Amino acid sequence: MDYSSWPQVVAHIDMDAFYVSVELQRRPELRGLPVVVAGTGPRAVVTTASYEARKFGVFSATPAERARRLCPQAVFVPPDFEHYRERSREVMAILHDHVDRAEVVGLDEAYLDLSGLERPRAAARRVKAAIRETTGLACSIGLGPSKLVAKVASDAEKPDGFVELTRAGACDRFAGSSPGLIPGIGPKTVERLTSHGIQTLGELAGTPPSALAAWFGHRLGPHLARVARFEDERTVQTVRVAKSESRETTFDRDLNGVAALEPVLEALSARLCETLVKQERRGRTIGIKVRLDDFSTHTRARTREQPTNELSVVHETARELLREFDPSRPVRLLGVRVAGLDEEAVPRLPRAPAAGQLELSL
DNA sequence: TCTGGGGTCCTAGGACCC
DNA sequence: TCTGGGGTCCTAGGACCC
Repeated sequence: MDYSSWPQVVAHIDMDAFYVSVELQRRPELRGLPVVVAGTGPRAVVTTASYEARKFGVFSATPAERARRLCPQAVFVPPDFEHYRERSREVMAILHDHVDRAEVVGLDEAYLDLSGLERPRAAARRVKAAIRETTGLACSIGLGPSKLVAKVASDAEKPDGFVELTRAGACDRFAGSSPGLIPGIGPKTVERLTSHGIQTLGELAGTPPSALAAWFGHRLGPHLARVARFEDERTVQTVRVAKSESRETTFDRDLNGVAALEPVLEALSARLCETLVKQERRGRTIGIKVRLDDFSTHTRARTREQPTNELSVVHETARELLREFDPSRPVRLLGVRVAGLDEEAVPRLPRAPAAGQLELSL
């Protein structure tokens, strides 16, 4: 492969059925069986299903109740996110050992910037082998000239895949696939595309951008035209700063009335502020989220003069918003959010001005 | 078969200021 | 007094991702 024509060389690492694979290491006797990581409540959904369970139609976000019916012989394991976070840190540490520039996306994914390396494919192969040797976990890797190509390539031959594609190679390979293959094109957009007679990425790529702009607007239209050709200029971002933090809960049974919700609101506020205080982060906008029994979701927010992470302020504001909203129907979910978090997550180190710069900075 | 929890980004409308 | 446009901030909803 001649990488000199690539604007950048990006690898996308995607851990295979991460939560299930981690659980199988703790319970090796379950290997080869359909295993489902899912909560236990009546409204729980599947977090991850093993490949054996997926054969029965059980996937992420399948309601657990339905998963039980589809695959009664499956072993159901409750999620242990603390443990998954710990194992994720091991994986990400390996990535950082191998490359300078990595962008971690969630617990089980990352992009690597391999631009400028002599042999990027060999480097990606080494990362895959190191993850396997050190953690015993399998991943799939995609290699391409952009994040988009790398991401789609990593998905193409899961599990344990390794796929390298050029931009044109990706266009060819996925021309007959659904546009839903592209991250960012979800069910709603797929449906809208179908209504215009577009069922494949090849058809999307062949649609005049003017038509797409007319149907989807001046931003989504051109975006669709670009991604259909696997054009993507985004670069690997090594630091991501969180802009909001929230806590929410879905009730096993709907709650009626503000009085029943207020204790929950206080508990959620307390959990949220505990984290914010620990991390010394503060936000100006406090919001609530209310999902009613008809699954309609409503948000209310209030922005304050000063950023805060104080429980009394967050809780009082959230309570005001809830009382003003005064849900008229049974409530299935309640959430609290603090947004507009200050940029600096870590306390700034006092930095001495370089010699001779003191006067200039005035 | 009624659909988790934690996020991001986009859109659209209104307030307000210049 | 009326009109217009642009920019920013805020709110609410929605699509989407892991």
